[in-house]
Order: sequence, then C-alpha cells, then structure tokens
Amino acid sequence: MVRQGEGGPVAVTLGDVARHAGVSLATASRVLNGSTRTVTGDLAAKVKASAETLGYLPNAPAQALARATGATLGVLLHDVADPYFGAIARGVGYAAAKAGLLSLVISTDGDPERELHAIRMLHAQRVRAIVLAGSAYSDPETGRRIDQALAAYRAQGGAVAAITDHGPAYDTVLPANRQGAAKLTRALLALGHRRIAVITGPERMRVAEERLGGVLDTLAAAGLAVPERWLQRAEFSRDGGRAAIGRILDAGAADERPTAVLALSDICAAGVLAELRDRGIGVPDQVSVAGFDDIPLATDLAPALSTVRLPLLRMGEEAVRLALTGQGNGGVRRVELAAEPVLRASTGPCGAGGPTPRCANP
Amino acid sequence: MVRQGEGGPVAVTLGDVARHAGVSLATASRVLNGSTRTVTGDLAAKVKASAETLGYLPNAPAQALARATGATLGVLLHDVADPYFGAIARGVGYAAAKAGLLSLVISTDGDPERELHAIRMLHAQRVRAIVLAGSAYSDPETGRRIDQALAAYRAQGGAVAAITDHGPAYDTVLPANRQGAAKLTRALLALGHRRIAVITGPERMRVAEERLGGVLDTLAAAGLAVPERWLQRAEFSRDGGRAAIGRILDAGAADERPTAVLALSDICAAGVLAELRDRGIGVPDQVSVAGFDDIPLATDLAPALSTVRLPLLRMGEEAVRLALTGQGNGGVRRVELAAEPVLRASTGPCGAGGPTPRCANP
DNA sequence: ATGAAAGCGCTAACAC
DNA sequence: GTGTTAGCGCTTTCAT
Repeated sequence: MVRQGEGGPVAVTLGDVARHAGVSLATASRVLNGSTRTVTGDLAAKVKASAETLGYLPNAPAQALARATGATLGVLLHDVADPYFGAIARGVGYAAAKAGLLSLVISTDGDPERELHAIRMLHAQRVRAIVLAGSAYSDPETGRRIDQALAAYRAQGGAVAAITDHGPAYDTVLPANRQGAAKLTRALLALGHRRIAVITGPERMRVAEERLGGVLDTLAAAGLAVPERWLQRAEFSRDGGRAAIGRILDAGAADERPTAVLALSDICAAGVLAELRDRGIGVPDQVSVAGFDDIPLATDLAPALSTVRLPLLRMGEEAVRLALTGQGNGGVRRVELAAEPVLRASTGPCGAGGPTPRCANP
Repeated sequence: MVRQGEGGPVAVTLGDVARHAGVSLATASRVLNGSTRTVTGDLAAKVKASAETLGYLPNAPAQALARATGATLGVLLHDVADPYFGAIARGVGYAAAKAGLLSLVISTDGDPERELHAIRMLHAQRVRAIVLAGSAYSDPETGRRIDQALAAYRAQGGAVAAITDHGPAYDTVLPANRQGAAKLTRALLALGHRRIAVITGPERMRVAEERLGGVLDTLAAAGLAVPERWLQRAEFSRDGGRAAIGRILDAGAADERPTAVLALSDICAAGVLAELRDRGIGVPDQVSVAGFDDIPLATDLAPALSTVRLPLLRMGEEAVRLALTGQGNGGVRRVELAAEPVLRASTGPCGAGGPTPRCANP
C-alpha cells in the first residue's frame, strides 16, 4: 500500500543509509540525528558518508511522530503585511531559525474564530511553541474557548508565549506601552502643548488601553483632561486614523482645534498626516502629530513622524526565547522591554506656526 | 517506549475515538478525514459526536507520514518585514489557508546558502509546495545546487512555483516588470522630462534587470540614453536609494542635474525622497521622483510617490494556485500580471519649478 | 558501543 | 459500507 510522491522515485530513507553503511538502523539514527548515546568515530564517519552520497534527507513528519513533537513553531498575528507584525514575524523567524525550527505564520486579521482555528491547526501540527502576537481582543466567550484550546495544547507539552498582554496565563513579552506613552506625553507637554487630542484603538484591544492609560494618567497629573470629542477610537489602520482625525477636526471651529494629536499607532498616524495634508493643515506648524511603534515607515513620512520606539524584532525573538526555555518551571514570566520616545519633525513647540493656536488649557 | 508531551496527558487518538464510537479505526478515519469511501450517515454522526466529546485533534505529522505529504507549504523570501515581501507572504498565506494549508515562511536575506538550506528543510518537512519569492541572484555554482535541491524535491512529488523569473524550470508568476517600467518611462517623457536618472538594483537581480530593460528601451526609442553617472546600482533598500541619489547629485554641478529620477523599487525611492529633502531639493518642483511596486507606504510618503502598481497579494495567491494545480502536466506555465503606472504627487511636468531645469536632452 | 524490535497515529489496500 | 491489517520512516528501550 505504498503511496509515493506522484510518480517520483521514493525518498532515500534512514534504512537505506544504514544498509549502505553496513550498520543498524539505530546506529544510523544516532549519528545522523543528535542522540545522547555515543557512536564510534569510525562508524559515525561511515554513516555520514553514506548519507552524503545517497543524498539522505530526514523525513520530518516521521521524526515528529516518533518524537511526539515537531521542528516547527507557530506565530499568530493580525496581518504579516502590516509593518508592525511583519517586524515581529521577522524576529520570531530569526530566533526560530537559530533554534533549528521553521516558523508557521498565520494572519488572522484579528478574527477570534480564525484565531481559534489556527491554534487547533498548530496543535495538530505538534508545533513546539505558539507565539501569540495579535493583540487579542475577543468577546469573553470566544476568549474562553481560545484559552481552552491553548490549555489543551499546553497540557500536551506545547509552549506558549505572548507578545503584549494576553492574560495572566502566559509567559509574555511586554513592551513598555504605558511608560512609553507617558514619556511621549510628557515630551508633548514640555513643548507647550495643552490642547491634546488622542486617537486610540478599539476598546477591547489591550495594547491600546495600556497606551491610552499612560497618556491619560500623565495628562491628569498635569491637571489636564481630554475632552470627549478629542478622544477618538479607530482601527489601528491608515484609514482608521484618517477618519478619526476627520471627526476631531469637524467637531469644532478652526480655533477650537487641538495643537497636538497623539495617534497610538504609527499606521494610524500616517492616516492622520495624510488627512491633514489634504486639508492643508500644516504639521507641525499648526498641529503636532505623534505616533507609536516606530515602524520603518515612520522616518519616511513627511514630516518624519515623532513616535515611541518599540524593539519589534527583539520582541519576536524574546517571545521565542521565553517559549523555548524552562516553560512550566516557576510561575509565569514577564519580560519588560523599554520603549523610548523619538522626537522627529512632526512635533514642534506649541504656537510655532504663528499666533493662531492657543496653547492654553482648553 | 512511549514518550509524551512533557508530563502532560497523552493526546486523544483516532483509536480512542473509534473505540468510543464503537466503530473500526478505518471508519473513524473515513468520516473524520475526507476519504472517497462513503460512510452511513448514522455511523458518521456517532463518530463525529465521539470526536467532539473527546476533543479529538488529528495528529498532522502522523497523517503526513501516512499520506507521504504534509498539509503545509513553504515560501522563500528575502525578508518578511520588507513591505514588498510582506504583501506577497500575505497573499500566499491567504491562498494556503483557502486550500487548508499552513504556510512556513522563511526569510533568507537573499543569502543563497540559507536559501539552499531552507529548501532542504522544507523538503524534509514534505511540504506540499514551495513558493520562490526572493528574486534569486546567486553565483552560478550555488544556483546550480539550488536547482538540484529543488529538482530532488520535485522528483518526490513536490510542487514549485516562482514569483518573478527564477529560470525556465518553474511555473512562474510574472508581473509585467518590463512593460510597467516602459509605461512609467513614457509617462515621464510625456511630462517633458529628458534628463532622467535611473537607480536600479544589483546586477544579478532579475527583476531589476527587467525593469531597467523596460526603461532603457523606451528611452532609446525616444532617442535618449542614460549617461553612466546617472545610472546607479543600489541595494533595493532605503539606504541603498539614499546613497545612490547622493552619487548622482554629487556627480555634477547643480545645473547638471537630472529633472527626474526613476528608482526601480519604492523602498529605494523612499531613500531618494529622504535625501532630497535633507538637501533641500524640492520634489517635484526641482526634480521628479518615481518608484516601483506600489507598496502601501508609497501613498504615505510626501510627496506621495508615483510608481508602478504591482498586484502583490495577487502574485502570492497566484503562485500558490500555480503550485497546487496540475503541476507537471504540460510544460512550464507562466502567468503574466499587469503592472500599471500610478502617477501621484512626486512627479510633475519638467520645468514646473521655474526656469532652472533644462528640459532638453542632456 | 551496537543491534533488534516495538511502537508513534494514521491511511489505504484488501477482504468481507 | 465496514473492518482487518500492513505499513509510512523514525526514535528509543532493551538486550547484548
């Protein structure tokens, strides 16, 4: 009942190598795939030579079956084509490669159902680890099912690590969203801005909430509050940002505008910049704009975007490290990664553009 | 000799489901994983119920071993974090998901050795297909070894598809690099530009050569040639573009400047724009700039970048389709995808900025 | 240090 | 339509 690659010659197996080298299957396995047991250098050489001449390539699924765990790992994210996730995927891939693993990347577009399905697929694949990079924001019901799926996976020896908070159950890499946001806010205050608008993400999105918290707390500490019309929620996308700034600008007269707009994601900020340009509003002269993440694009926007730098690649690498080391030993581990503001051309001192903007408290 | 997920309970197997449902292994297999054979609706329901209550999850490696082919596919590219490749990876992932496959993505940074190694890993995984998305430019020696590795993979039933030309051996998705470049060039000519500089990619990079060919031929047809100092090679990266435009500008006096610069990749063009801005050279007033690819970033640059739109997502999807359908039937298939110029704010009529630029033939 | 052999979980002949 | 059974290629115990 042997099926084989459609019409192709069947692959060279370990058995072939063993026979060719005149040793047992066990010995061949030991030399070709790291075992604790040791083999005479003499035989080892012979086996290697045979493998080489025969062009032996191990059958990974067979190994995975026998070892009960594969040489792969999975990453769950919203969209690989999004620069934020692309960079994380790269970091994960890099660390995976260093550990001899291949990485399966799955774009879920933030759809919890697809996320759930993806977890099951990865579990079925017996991946060594799952990295959660999409900022999960699901209804409690689906959230619970996702946690269950993950728990089942872990119960069978799988490792899970999260990037940004996905609940207390997982080892997680935490960029300093809150502190980064606070620092950026202080920088804006130092520039004299008092009339600050904020564009944040969907309500259930943890990263967004953290960042928003950092902003609002800092503002509060300075005795400031953000009027409701200047606090907009938007998808973390270009169009989301564009629409949000539109709402802010349309909410009041021209002299009732904020002097600074803080978009809690760079991709959003790009939309803000675009809309501002279309409306002929000068940045940073009439209004300062800042983002968050420091995706590569940030430098290339005009004006170059002030933002908070997140070590995206590093976040991916760190998550893999977390997942691959000492899982299940002590309690849950959390590694915090610093996030520093980077001030570029899109922000300037309040009132720089002339007498128009009022820099006082709204 | 049963090893199991570190300390965890062992997984529910098909056997468990069969026993629980009171049917044979074969029957359970047939209902749970599509077989041609049909099963009574009655039994089928029972099996499904058992699988559900037991929380059965198939063991993909075991299936792959038994079927001699896995439920995965691999994509080889330079760097997922690069917007061009990120979009392609997304398209591949999308099509893969539609076919019920998971996708392994590997960033090789264009290193032929790593590419070779990656192919072997993917082959070992028994992936169903390999998509070549990195524009291969290797020395002939490594190129040959890569072709061999791919041939071995195909000999065992693997499918290969390429995005952009990777040699005559593979089914390939061909964006109209040459025609797109030609059309863009004609658009520049129509704007009155005659003094055109070109920034292309590394010499061995096929895509770059195709695009360059399109530009040069079109120019030649108009009786124009690009002076050597205005034809620069650069890595397809931001810094590559930046350095290249620097060389062009430094090559002559200010009145010896090109009136238009054609960068054969958007990411390069972003660098060009940055350098121009730093030098205080107005775009498009003093010099027009255009790119190639139409990555999402292009719209967000200031001025928004004129470029050639490539259907990146579609390219990825199409490659998967190619790989997954009728491989090995007729000869090699090539699907051409249109590439249309998109004129935005970074290009303008020659001489628009005042009397300075000479729009005549250099 | 080496070999023989028993599975890992599943699929697909083949028989009924 | 359903069950029996022989592998798929590899790892790992167990004996030598």
